[in-house]
Amino acid sequence: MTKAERTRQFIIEQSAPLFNTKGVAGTAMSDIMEATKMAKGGLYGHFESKDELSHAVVDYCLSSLGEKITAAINKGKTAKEKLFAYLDFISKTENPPLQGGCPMINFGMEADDTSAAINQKVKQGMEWSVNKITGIIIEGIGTGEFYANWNAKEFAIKLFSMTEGAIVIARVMGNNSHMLTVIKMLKNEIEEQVI
Amino acid sequence: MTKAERTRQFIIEQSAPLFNTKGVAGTAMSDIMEATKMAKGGLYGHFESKDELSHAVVDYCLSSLGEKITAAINKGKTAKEKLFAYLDFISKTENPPLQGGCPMINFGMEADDTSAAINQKVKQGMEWSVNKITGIIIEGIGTGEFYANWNAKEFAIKLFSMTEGAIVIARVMGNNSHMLTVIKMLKNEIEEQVI
DNA sequence: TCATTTATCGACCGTTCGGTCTATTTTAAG
DNA sequence: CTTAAAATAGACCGAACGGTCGATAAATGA
Repeated sequence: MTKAERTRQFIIEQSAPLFNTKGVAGTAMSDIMEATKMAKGGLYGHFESKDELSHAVVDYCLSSLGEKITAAINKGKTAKEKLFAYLDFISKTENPPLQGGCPMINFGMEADDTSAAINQKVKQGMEWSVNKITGIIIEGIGTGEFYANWNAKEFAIKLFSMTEGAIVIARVMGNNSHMLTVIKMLKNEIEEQVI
Repeated sequence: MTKAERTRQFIIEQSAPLFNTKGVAGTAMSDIMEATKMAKGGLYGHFESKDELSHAVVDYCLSSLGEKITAAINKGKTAKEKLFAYLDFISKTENPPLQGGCPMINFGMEADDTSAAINQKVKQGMEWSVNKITGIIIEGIGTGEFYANWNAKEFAIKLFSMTEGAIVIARVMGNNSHMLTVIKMLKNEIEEQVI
């Protein structure tokens, strides 16, 4: 890893919480100068525009999120444990793994009519998530852990939309009491499908 | 209604789709000048700042949304019909009643760390929505339409978080296929509680 | 060590932002 | 019709924005 590559990565990592909290448009290059202690010319030596930097940050946030979700899921042994692990990971609205909260929601809501490139990245992230959950359920059905007639795709959509909605609500309300209720209900529904 | 009041209302109504689509920070006073065909001085004669205008717009969007939801719900006669009417209203992601989509999500996501005043308004809007749904269910239980042991508050939270999540997903994905799946599942769950 | 490439700095640029203010026009009451 | 009040226009302001570029400093390979 050359010095340039290391510096580029450093800038991305320092910028990520800013973009994820204040949004792409809401984050000024001066904010990034402050966070990185670098001058403007130094930054533009690694990214030819704020747009390019924001795309790199979104990529970093989404892949980082994906890795953390995968790591959390893999701690579960059974399919049920994996689904529970996913839910427990999502419910951590305080001390989130990435400052600013779920990057799919943050970037997704801002980008849907400002940046087709970012919108596309988030879209893929959402599809990945739903497929990940669907895969766990199908796996559980395959091993005989869940009832075979459970509609995996539909429940995955239910789980994903409920948790994403709960994240939005928790952000607005300033507390995660509704999030905890949602998690509890989803865990109950999963439990009902365990043979 | 004086001319000043009419003009003020006109500005709010012309600004609402802009703020709701592009966000508060993303909408420039020049955009509003263009939409209203008014000069800057004319606008600032009715609002002392962009902030004040944005607050008025949020109030307008939220109360307008509340009225439309109430109107939709009131077309249903039974509690089940009312819940279905709410879901059908929400599922209209194309040709939404307000350009830009659900204002609670739009303003809520932007305001949570930029404007405490707007955040508070959206918070009240969300509480109103959950209470409205809860009320319909309790009403249905009272009339013997639903099973008495149905947990009204919990299902209201489930319904609200699922639909809000589905709205976010639909926006990012660019289609409402997941939204339709969510609506179908919720209607099934409601149907199961009908005696 | 030295030369050459690479990385960084920070002054500077044009544009756009929210907001102000005075002159002018429009409204509405007597 | 007259006139005082209300509403509007648009030039103007300072600040902040994203971005550029030549001078300077640091790293790197021979």
